[in-house]
Amino acid sequence: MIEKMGQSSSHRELKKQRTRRSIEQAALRLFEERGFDGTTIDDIAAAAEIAPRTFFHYFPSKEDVALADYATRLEQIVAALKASPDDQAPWRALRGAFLAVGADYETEREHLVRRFRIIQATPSVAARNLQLQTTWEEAIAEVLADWLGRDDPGDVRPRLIAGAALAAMRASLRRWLTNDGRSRLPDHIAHCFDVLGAGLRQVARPE
Amino acid sequence: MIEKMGQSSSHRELKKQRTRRSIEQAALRLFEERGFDGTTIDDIAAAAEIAPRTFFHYFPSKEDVALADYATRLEQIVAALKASPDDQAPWRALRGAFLAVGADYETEREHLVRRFRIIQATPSVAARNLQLQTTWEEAIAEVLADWLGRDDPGDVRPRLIAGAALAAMRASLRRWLTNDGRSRLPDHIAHCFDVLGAGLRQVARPE
DNA sequence: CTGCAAGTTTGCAGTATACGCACTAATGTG
DNA sequence: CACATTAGTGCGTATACTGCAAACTTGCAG
Repeated sequence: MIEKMGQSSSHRELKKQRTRRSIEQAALRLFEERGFDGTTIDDIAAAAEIAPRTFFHYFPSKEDVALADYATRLEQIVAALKASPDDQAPWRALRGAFLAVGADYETEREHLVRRFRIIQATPSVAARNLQLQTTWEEAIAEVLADWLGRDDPGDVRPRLIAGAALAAMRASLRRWLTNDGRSRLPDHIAHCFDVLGAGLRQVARPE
Repeated sequence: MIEKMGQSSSHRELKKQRTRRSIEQAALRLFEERGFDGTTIDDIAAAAEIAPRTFFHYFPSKEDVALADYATRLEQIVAALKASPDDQAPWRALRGAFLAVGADYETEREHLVRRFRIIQATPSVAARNLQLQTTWEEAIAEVLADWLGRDDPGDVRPRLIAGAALAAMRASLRRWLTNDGRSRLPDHIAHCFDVLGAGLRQVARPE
């Protein structure tokens, strides 16, 4: 009985997930009402009807509540990457994977806009956000290293390209969210990836 | 007498600078000895011979001591950018500015390697580091917006390109520092900028 | 060289995050 | 039903950081 990690009896697990959601929703609501810094763990605990101590069984920090569900996104990207055809060019594969995520994002525009506001308004959350993106970069760079060959461990390209892809995603997201998600996110993503794909040398100042 | 910010009487100012250095050096030494988390503000204050409260007159957080002098670097880059010839392509100008910074970095390899170790080992410092890089990105994007035209406020290119440049810098720095700075940093930077300049479409898997 | 104004350092009290630990309660299992 | 596991709780504590006011230092004008 060493196995069975994650969900023990599916009933317990369900309750846990419900509590988790409850904390998350209570927290987000309070963050919007009083701001991130104006909300204490105690406030969240009270609103979610749990003991303050319990909060930390679900989230390692207050910042992480505002940024929940990032890990799953990562899995989505990496999965999409690994599923891409073997003969596809790396940048093309990345473009496809991020486009898929972008399409997915549009389905929960509402949620993302709210979170974006919190990130914008609170440096500590922004910092944690970037830190999580580093995790993505790491994972993507791993996949790229597989593709580009691991003979040279000093090859900068995996990290460079992963970093560029995330920069494209960030720029697209920002563009999308600054007008509350009224434009088409996948269009932005495609555009950003294409600019980087064609080469930054080509970007010129207007005459 | 509204002016004269920065240095009041040059003697006061000198003392302040000395205290600042003292704190910085004491802190870095302790961070290496006991690790970042294993060092308290009280420890640093004791080692620097100041009161704990005084620490916060010099640095807003413990993380910032480990990352001192980042603001000045930023000014160096932005200055180099603005000094670049008007007819130079944006990416070329960025390449030049970052190469200059890279050359500068090599002169204090020692210092940077130590700091890099702390960043690597301590998530909170890594987070703050990224946050500061966002400041750079912002400033660089501003300059790019000037160059590319401000007619379309929704133009993603300034942020995209600034983000790409910083990704190039990060990848180069990482490559350089993971072997303790024994390779040539400017070479890495030039290479990364050239890859992005030529276009990521061109990067192919080995057959 | 004296006294005043401005700036710097300090101590103290307070708030909030986060963790370790032990204890209780719930719950699924044999 | 007894038992093992694990969620949830309460308590104590370490630490970062802030506000405030008192003490001290320094530069300067008279």
